[in-house]
Amino acid sequence: MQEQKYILKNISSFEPKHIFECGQCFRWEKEDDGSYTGIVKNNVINVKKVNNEVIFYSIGADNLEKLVKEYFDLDRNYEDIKNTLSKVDIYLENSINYGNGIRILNQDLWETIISFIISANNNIPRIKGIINRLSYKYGNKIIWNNKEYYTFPTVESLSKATVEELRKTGLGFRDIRVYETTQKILNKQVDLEELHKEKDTKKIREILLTLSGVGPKVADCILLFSTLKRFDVFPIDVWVRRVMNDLYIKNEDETKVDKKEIEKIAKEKYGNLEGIAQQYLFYWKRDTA
DNA sequence: ACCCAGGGTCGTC
DNA sequence: GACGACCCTGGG
Repeated sequence: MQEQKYILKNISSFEPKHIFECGQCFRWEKEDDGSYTGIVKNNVINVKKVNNEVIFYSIGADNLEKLVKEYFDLDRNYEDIKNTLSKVDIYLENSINYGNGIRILNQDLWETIISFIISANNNIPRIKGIINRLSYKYGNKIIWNNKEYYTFPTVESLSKATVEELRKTGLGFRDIRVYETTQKILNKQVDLEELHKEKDTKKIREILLTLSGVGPKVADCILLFSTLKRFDVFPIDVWVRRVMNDLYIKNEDETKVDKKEIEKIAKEKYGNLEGIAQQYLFYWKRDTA
């Protein structure tokens, strides 16, 4: 494996901090020099923004330029999206200014499913730890600059882990969910290839909901953050509930706000861009909390 | 030491 | 449709 380098010039809407710390991914770590290093498929990538250039280095199987283009959603015009959404109201405009460099990644569907099953009633540092331990135990090692990295386990590899072994990685009560979902995908009771061919978002959502550990919130995250890439979903977690209540609903007790009410407001205000609107709001609210 | 919350889901009523 | 239980861990 040979190191590759790729430079992206004059790119707008690309801020590593915003992209990697907006809660959509769990496998990127900040380096001392301000760059970020992460594992994407069978590659390790380092990303650094210097002035108007984004510099990528990688080691791994895939062509770096092609990988970057796909993974970072470079074919989409985020300036257009931001212009449209900024006109909705001052709240969204402010949150977009705050997270102006966000891009929604095209992450591997299988990895996204497992990662967000793990995310249930969990916090981001612990989610990252669990995924790292799963990768260490069931993924492949890549050595780069004298450091060890581990790829996310394949379906086949993870399917060999028992529930007890999964529990040891710190999954807690999610062990059985990860186990069952892995088996179901291995047997192709849920066929991920077929899922990509389906056009109707609601239909894909229904299929995802048959997986153990996948409820409405996790299904929406999978639809939004994976290669399925749907923006007509609105994942509602504690932070989104909080920000939507603070901005629009103003209920004394945010935990009592009806999800249906939030969904209605989101659809009315943000339309078919509600998914990405959610991400600007989430990042702003969580980062300034 | 203790308590709380965290990108929710599941089983039960 | 509402309600509590659920592993675990970092931070107050």
